[in-house]
Amino acid sequence: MSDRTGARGPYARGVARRQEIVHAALEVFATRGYDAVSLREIAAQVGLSHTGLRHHFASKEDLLTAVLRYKDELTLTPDEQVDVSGIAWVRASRDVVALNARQPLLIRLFATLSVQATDPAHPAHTYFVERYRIAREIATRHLAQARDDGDIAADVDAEHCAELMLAAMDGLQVQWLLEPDRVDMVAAYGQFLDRFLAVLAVPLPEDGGTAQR
Amino acid sequence: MSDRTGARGPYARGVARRQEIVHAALEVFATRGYDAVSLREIAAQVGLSHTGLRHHFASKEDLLTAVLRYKDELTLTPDEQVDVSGIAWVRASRDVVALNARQPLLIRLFATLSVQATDPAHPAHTYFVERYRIAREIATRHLAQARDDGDIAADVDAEHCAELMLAAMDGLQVQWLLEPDRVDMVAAYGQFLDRFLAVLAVPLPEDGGTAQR
DNA sequence: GTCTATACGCGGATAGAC
DNA sequence: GTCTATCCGCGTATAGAC
Repeated sequence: MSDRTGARGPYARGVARRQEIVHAALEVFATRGYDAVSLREIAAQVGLSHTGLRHHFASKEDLLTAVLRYKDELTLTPDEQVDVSGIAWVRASRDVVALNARQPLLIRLFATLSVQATDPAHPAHTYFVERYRIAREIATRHLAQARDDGDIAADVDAEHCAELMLAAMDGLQVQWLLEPDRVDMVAAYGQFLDRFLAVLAVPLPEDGGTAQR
Repeated sequence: MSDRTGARGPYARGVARRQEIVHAALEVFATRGYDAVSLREIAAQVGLSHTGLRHHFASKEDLLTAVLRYKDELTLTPDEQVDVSGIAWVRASRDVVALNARQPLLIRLFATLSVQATDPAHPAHTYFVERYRIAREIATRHLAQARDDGDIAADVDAEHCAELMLAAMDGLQVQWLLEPDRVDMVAAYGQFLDRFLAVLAVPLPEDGGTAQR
């Protein structure tokens, strides 16, 4: 088999082109937004025709998916292999929210596509299904560890709590993006962690959660 | 001033046309999705030219906004002026989630637009800002009442909790839409209510939520 | 106010050059 | 495999009929 990824392989030009396109697209998508940029413009910027670009990326969504994947690598590779785990990891998620609060355009890009990719026919569907699945697994693992460490209640459903953590992040993002000055995403998520984890620290009442007086 | 809304007013035809268009659009948007339907098709269905339709609705998003507004009226008018309030209202929100779980296409429609409308230049921006503002106010009011009734802790930030309730709903919707068979939206939200309200029932620990052992 | 014809750039699909 | 020319329906903008 020939070397598809090597710099001097037979398909080296194509690989380089793809990289070039993804770079240009990331730059312009993050700066001006997905809808505001046309494929023809990106193509011209890298010295290609509209159809030439679409040889490498079958659709605009396909290109966007590649851009997001690339962005994922950029953000996850450097560190993120942090040494925190269990309850410490859960608490550290607050920092992720705080970081997101500084990149509204990119966050909107992810949020927009994640909802649209909900359609099974969407080009990025598989990507986002996998992305959330992995995120849930990681969160579930740390929550389970926190439970085993005795940091939260023993009867906690780690999977449901993992879903809720991601849901709180995503949902707060929408409200924050709509009214950045009015909705304090970081504070609300912090309250979620504090209160939610506090209740996690004690077993549920026998009646299943009815408020006490 | 002339009667703009009456059935026999001078602009009655336009009002009737708008209604007709909204009806047709709601039907076809909810059935086949927003992107899959063209304005030309809707126009033809109500006996109008493409441009004729755009006289009544300046853009496709504009029409969608009208459709969603109409859908809001349909769902909110019948009852929903339920007699529950305070903690009972909060618990009843679980039924709303359960209801949503039966209308995936419409939920995706709302979810998609709510994220896109995050852009201040989006035609539906004002609509969604107002929609979430009202939803937060209602939730905040009931949470505050629950607090005053002694059903939840006295130091609860009702506004932040209101944001979290809406966020949990929205965020869970995305994960559920991505993998309906794998993510149990209703169960996860139920757990959110149970655990979150349980912790709300007791004051926060002095250290601000650090897990107890 | 109600409505139409025409033109623009867009994302996408097809056929084919090299 | 890499890339282009051409055509399609789309949402949108403008000029104008009635």
